[in-house]
Amino acid sequence: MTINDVGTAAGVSTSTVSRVLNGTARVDPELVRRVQEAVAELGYRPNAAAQGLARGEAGAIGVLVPDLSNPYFPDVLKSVSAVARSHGRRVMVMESDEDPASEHELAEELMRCCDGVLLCSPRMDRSALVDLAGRGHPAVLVNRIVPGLSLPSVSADFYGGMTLVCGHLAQLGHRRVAYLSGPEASWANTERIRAFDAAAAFGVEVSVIPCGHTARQGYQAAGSARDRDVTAVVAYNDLVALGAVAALEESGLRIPDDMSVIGCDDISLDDLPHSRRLTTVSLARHELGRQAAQKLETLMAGGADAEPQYIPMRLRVRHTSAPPVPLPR
Amino acid sequence: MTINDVGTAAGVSTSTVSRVLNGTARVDPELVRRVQEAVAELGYRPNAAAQGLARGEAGAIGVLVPDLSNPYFPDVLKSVSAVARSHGRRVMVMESDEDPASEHELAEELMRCCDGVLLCSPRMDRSALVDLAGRGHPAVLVNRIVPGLSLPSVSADFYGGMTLVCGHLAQLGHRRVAYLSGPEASWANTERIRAFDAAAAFGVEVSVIPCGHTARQGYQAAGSARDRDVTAVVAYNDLVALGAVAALEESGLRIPDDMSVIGCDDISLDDLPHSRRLTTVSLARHELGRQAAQKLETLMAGGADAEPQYIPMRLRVRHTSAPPVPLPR
DNA sequence: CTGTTAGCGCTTTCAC
DNA sequence: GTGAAAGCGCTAACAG
Repeated sequence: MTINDVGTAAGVSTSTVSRVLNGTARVDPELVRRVQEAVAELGYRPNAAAQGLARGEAGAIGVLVPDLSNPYFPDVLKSVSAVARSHGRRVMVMESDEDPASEHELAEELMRCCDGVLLCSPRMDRSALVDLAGRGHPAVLVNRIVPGLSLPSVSADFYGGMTLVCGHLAQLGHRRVAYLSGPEASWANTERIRAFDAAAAFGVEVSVIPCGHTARQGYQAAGSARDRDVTAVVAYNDLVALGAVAALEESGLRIPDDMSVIGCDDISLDDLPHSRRLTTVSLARHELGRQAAQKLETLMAGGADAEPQYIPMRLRVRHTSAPPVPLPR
Repeated sequence: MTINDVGTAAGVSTSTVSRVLNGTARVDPELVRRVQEAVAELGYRPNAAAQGLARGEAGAIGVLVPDLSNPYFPDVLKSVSAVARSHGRRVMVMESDEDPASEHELAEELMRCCDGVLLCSPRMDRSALVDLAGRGHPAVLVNRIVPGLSLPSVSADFYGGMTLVCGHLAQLGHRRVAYLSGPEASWANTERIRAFDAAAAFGVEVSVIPCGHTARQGYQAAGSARDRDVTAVVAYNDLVALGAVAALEESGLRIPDDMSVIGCDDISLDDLPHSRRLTTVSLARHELGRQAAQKLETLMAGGADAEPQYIPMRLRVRHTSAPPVPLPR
């Protein structure tokens, strides 16, 4: 079932078929009709590989994410898809499972079969990224800024977001805070930590506790946060925060009266009961996805790669932050 | 940068390059070395479209899901990916946003560019499915069984699972139960409802309340469940159940003392605090994914499509179900 | 406006 | 064991 069969059936040349199928040029209405009829009759569908080869482009973009089960990504993916589809491109999603090595490999694979690639929160090290950038294949970094890299990037302003969190805690009167730290390879995590230096200037002391990115890890790490004699816990993300809230409540603390807990990312779980509607910092994830996809399209169209672009984060004060209990003396 | 350039650089023919790259035939070790060197030197990567065209297969399978933000799918996708990769295939994920029309369209698109397709919880109607099946393109249905359809299928045994739930409630002494119903087009939902007929035989009366598939919808629908004067609420899935728990608790009920709430799917949120570790029915999602992918591989290899295959569900009694409060008289 | 023709980059007979 | 050559199905000049 090829374009040729359609041509034969309609009594026209393959080029004519191609023309009516792609709207590449004017075609006699009568022939158009015959072609469409033949297409319908035969149930013809163009072969994607052949089109890709002939056109010199795959008609797809690739998106690589570290972890699909993070509620963060579906939102991003939706707007990425919307942009891509509006440009007639498919979206190919791959997941690296937070593994830098397979991440590099999958990125290469995506580059082989996609016109452009979106690398979300890549965990690979700088040199691996430099390697990929050297391929000269359109790609944009999402949620990671690497100085001196030739890849365009769009990222949430994690530093700014965490600064808002610290300011909020400082104003509430907190002085000792624990940070449940995310994956080591996470740039977003590093950025958050970077903000704590600024916080120190405001008299807020943050101790960093290794944790992870899942609710379970937050649940497990909450204990050592509590041991640090802090009045507030800031989590790498909302999932971790939720896990921490659960653990802390189980250990008899009331949130936020006895302990404030602040998340990050604002994954939409505001169907949760009052007591666990997290104070967090939010980001227009669809905006992040939209801009990233847009930037990628620009890049594929040969546009210049602009400055790293930051999407601002907003503080969402909800129900898990409050002034600290007076310290026992 | 083509295979030709590599050949020239290595002083061999393109066929030789192809052979060493694919291990298709014995090649003189010396030539192998030269080719590999040239490949490395030039940073050559085969063009996926050209390979696909020449080989007559895309080297990828497609997976269509209704909603990526449902924590159900990432688990399935992981094992699907594992199987696919072990067969040297990429995985292309698409999301239909629960829309039957775009679902049909996306499925067609996936068929154009993938060797096989996994249709997860498809919402499209029977005739649309028949249409797709008629394409003769390898595809398997996941979580949907359609009698008389030529498509193989692998599905959770929702009927059996819900029967377990009803039995559990009956044994606890519940007599009036509300079911927060999922998407109308969902076969899984229909199967669950079908189980209620059996439940009636055990004296459990279930009233079905339109709801949806998200936590928010569960939160919103919980009120009308409460109004039905029931002692237990069964939810379409765990997300809905969680939303319902939140709403019910906010309205002053204690779970499970005043009201039992049972979910479905067992999405791993057991990092939640005690009070909301849901009683639910679970399924080895990785098994579902594995078997579906396996079946698809078999199908692509020309294997016969076997019987619809059911994956059993298990009741997980946790902390949101208990005997009913004595009915006021 | 339409048909003829030459590739796109790779695999794979087929001879050597 | 290796190279030459013929496509895979489609698009895009190029003539007419």
